[in-house]
Amino acid sequence: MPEIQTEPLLNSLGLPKKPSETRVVVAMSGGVDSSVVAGLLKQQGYETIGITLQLYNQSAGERRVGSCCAGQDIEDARLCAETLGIPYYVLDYESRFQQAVINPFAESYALGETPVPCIACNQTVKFADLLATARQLGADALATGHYIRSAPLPGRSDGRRALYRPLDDNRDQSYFLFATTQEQIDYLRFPLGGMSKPQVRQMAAEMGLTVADKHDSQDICFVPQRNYAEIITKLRPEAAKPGAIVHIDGRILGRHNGILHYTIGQRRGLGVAAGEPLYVIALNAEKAQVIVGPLAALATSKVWLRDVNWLGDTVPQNFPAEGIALYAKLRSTRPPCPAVLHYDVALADKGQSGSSGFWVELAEGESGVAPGQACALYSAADNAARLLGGGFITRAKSAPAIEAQIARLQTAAPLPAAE
RNA sequence: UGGGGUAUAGCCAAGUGGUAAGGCAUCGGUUUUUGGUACCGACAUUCCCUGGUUCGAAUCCAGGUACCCCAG
Repeated sequence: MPEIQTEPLLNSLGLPKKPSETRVVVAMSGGVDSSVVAGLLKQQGYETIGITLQLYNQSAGERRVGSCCAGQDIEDARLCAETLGIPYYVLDYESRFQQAVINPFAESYALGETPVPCIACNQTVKFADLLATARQLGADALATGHYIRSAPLPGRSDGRRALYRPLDDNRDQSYFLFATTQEQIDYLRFPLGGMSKPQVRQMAAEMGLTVADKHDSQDICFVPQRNYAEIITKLRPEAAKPGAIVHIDGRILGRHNGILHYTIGQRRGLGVAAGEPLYVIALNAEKAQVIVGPLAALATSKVWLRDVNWLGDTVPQNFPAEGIALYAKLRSTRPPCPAVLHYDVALADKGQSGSSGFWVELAEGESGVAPGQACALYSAADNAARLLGGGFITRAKSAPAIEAQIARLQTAAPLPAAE
């Protein structure tokens, strides 16, 4: 357990200033968490500025459960700022959000991958654009309502910080923050990392915030009614091209209305009965094929990564030959599992896009891992774990027999019944 | 149209006189800022049709219909 201590000369944010002389920008989404962050900092005497980025256009009058950063949420945030007595601004980031998050989201589905837009949003809009804006405003830090802990790196007094899983590991959001760079980490603060959700809600109530009982955000914030198919179809019509549902053994079992409706590991919605449950094993964007098979075909214990953000102390070039033992999280709601991270400089950037030279061996294996999803890396399995970065999954290795079957389908001539 | 076989939910299927298993699919719900998984719940007043036997029929009997296989 790393010591998360505050040195006497530093304020609660780890900065060598009195709170009253420290300016902090709070990214306010309109939800409970970020509103409480603003309230906490204000209470502690910081010069607190609330900012909401308007990320997309919510049709008038629409009040969706689980949304953020648009429409009613902005009104909620504004009201909270007013209650707290802090300056508050709304910045229009719609076109930027469209370009940095929504378009790549659709692109990813068109390629047969399954994106994590929340990571893209953190990476670009929140921690790049908003962070720059905070700096321009002369802020000493940018605070958000993420459940993750930030603390000075042990033995360092140069302001370098590290991220750790939160105290409440049921709320752990570190998976969505693996791509946060060292420079961003040093500037960011996450005051909720040591708190539980019930605590936060209670504080919101004590602060008199109207959002104290507001529903947690969930699903993809910019997609109404989980209907992401509509958005993707508009941007990438080819992802909605009908095609065949093919069993890994080669049988054609049915038709589908576009690969955008499927992700690897998915069971429901296939509409084909085969005696045993069938899962999506692979997607072939080129042939618009959804390849299905039994649960066993989903097993994997090795994933390749791209766009790796490595936050560990050993530079990848100096990794030992046997790799680095650590812990990996392949989904946001699972605890980190033992794994070994490998790096081979010879495999990095050989002109093959996406080849970063990193791969992860999973000691316990995983099931249903889709390209485009994230692999976050940690120093330990418990909630004291330091976040060591991570990457986006380009491919998960299946059992050799399954790989061979899939390869056969990819190269096979179009089957007559496919059309 | 000679012989044989089969008809039970969208698909597969158990049930051979005692009041319609199960699986898959589908639908609904739960589920921690992604997708998915998982879990919970619902799902044939009725067994191809008609008539008969019986206290009681998906089960027995008769006739009809449909499909499948074998055959010169």
